[in-house]
Amino acid sequence: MGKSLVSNNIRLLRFQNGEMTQQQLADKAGVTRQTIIAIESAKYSPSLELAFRLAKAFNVKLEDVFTYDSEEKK
Amino acid sequence: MGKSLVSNNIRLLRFQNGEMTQQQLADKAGVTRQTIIAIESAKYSPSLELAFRLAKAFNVKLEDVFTYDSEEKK
DNA sequence: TTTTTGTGTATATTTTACTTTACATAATGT
DNA sequence: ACATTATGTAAAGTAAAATATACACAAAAA
Repeated sequence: MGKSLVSNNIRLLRFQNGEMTQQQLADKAGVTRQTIIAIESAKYSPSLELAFRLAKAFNVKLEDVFTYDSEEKK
Repeated sequence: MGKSLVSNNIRLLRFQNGEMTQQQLADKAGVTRQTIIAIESAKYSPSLELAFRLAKAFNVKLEDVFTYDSEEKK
């Protein structure tokens, strides 16, 4: 059931941080560029650890990078 | 490269929330009790999605459940 | 004593995150 | 024209998260 309810603004944050490239972010977070691409395009959501590392790479809080679009009350 | 840098206070939160059992939390978060045990005892850290769902189960923010013990500056 | 409830351990399996490698393309620079 | 840089796609493999099932044990309840 269901599409991922987690969305992110990695792309925005990259460009807000001096046009940081995917490769630079990957290096900072300690993953490959493929992983950044997959997460940025929401192909899947990262592990909690990686989410924390990505937030740290931007010097922001985790919830400034990833948001949980919880189910709307009907 | 190392041990998980993510810690949690699920056990504390369970008991702060009316002695919520592992099974009740598992049901709320939509996972099995085994998963709760594994995460609570830090055998591994959850997916980002599950982390969000667990926070929601306690009605707190993700970072009130999980904290990232980032590397200490030497 | 027997049953139920909550917690813990163990192992096998499925699913998903992540890696690695390779190739494609548009944009920039020489 | 050629090289470089940044992004994207795809496929095959490894690693880790999550499930399912089973068994064990202590505490409380009947």
